[in-house]
Amino acid sequence: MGKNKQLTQRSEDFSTWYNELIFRAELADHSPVRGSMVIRPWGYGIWEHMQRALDDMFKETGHQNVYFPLLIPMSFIEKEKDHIEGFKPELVVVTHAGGKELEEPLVVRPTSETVVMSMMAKWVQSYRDLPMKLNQWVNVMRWELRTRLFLRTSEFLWQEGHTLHATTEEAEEHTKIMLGVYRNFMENWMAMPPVTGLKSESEKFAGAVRSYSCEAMMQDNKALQAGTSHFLGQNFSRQFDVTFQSEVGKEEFGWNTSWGVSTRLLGGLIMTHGDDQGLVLPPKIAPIQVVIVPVKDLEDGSVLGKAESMCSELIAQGIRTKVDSRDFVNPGSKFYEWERKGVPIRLEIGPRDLENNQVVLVQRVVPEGQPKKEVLSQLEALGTMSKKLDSLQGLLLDNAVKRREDNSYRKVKTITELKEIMDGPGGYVYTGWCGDPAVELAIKEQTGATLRCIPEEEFRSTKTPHKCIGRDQKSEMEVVWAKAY
RNA sequence: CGGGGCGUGGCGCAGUCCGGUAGCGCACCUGCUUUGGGAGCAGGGGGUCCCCGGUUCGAAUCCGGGCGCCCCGACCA
Repeated sequence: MGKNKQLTQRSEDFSTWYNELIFRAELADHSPVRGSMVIRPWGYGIWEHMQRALDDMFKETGHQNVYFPLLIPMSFIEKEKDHIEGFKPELVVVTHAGGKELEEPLVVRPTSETVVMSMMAKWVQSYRDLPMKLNQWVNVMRWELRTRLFLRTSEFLWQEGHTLHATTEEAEEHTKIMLGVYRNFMENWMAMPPVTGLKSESEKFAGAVRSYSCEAMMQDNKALQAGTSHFLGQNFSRQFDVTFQSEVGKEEFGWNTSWGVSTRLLGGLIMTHGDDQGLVLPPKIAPIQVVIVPVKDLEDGSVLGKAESMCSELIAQGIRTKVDSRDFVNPGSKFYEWERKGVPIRLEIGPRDLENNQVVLVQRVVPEGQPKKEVLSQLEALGTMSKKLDSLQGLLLDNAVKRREDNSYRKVKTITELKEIMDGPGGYVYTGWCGDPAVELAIKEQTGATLRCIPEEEFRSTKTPHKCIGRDQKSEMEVVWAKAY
């Protein structure tokens, strides 16, 4: 026994590891429909915690939730030229309903800018109605050629924020505020620190003036675009006639933003923290933060009784705790199962512990060189649990930041060097760029790397590169290259 | 959509070359003994062999055509 119970190791085959982990941790499964997935309770539970945290942040930044319909008239999607060009290949279109062919085909939303704008046009008359800040938690469909669980499925869950502002400055600022919200969430809840920045023209959202993104580095050193925030300018408001009367009585077009994160974040979570044992969950988004495993109960049921009373005390402290009281599963099996599912802390309690008023505490991840198991008094376990969860949360973030920086390269000057890194370990490569899209294309063709973003100031190198990596030209900006999901 | 691999109880596979009435491990069910890192013994249940067609006395196996999944690319959150 044993061998086939283990996951494929990350070093052996990262993709296989990723897929196996999803099945073994019971996060998701393939649905009968090609490219779409069923999110199982454990996976959805994590998503719910992520949703809650994000939704709170959206409310704090003045947004209200709404619901727009799944179906959008084809003519709406076609209104904005770049928008339809970008989305056309991925559209799922409804042509029949009620046994008849529809007069106008309906698109299953790939994103909702168009229908939101069409309604905003009705709702907004005056500058006093602005800003209008809306968000919705919905499913969308994009018929992708190659799908991967969580990373790219034909249907996925996300939130899409849509705002309308009176001035370009305000809209642009809001785009950045939401990028910051995403970054904050990724760092402080998911412990997945992204590099943030501006997308190049060729990589921006179809229909946007400017797109900003969060680029998180996975354990295989590839980048995952984990969230985007777009400044749409008046591209959509002009097409949908979203106008308002300004303070001085002039009719003006509104300025829009839109931004979204999806269940792709779960893929990012797996590839940021997962190890060869399985998933690793940051405490803040773990459906269960502490699992208590009773080991060999006594005749009088006192071991289970103690486990349950400790559980109640932890729950009273606001810690999500569960006793695994299944009597038909061996303790060893339970240990492996909860590790596979990524539960941050496990408490083991048996007759021996009962006698000594102690408990065995096992952390899913510990700082290097520290033992995973420690024995401490029940009182101490209860008293320090909250602190331990916090420090584990911090440890995961520290580890991820370190990994990201350890795999970032800042003194690369030629495409040859870039290619060597891409063919070797991979990672983020910071270089100068003249701004010519032809350089982007050449680098993509030669190295497989794409321009992830023009990083925000704090990510830039202390020594600004002064030459473009691709041409004998002055560098106009520092950019980040990486292979991406 | 191109290249490669694969579809056989829930999962992982053998059997396919060379046609003869489907098997192994894990999981599952029952009972007893166990329980501090994936338990042991005994008994038991479960499969239109991806689908459709063809060849044949007979097809998981041979032939034709579909469909699906995975991996690597190009496209994308």
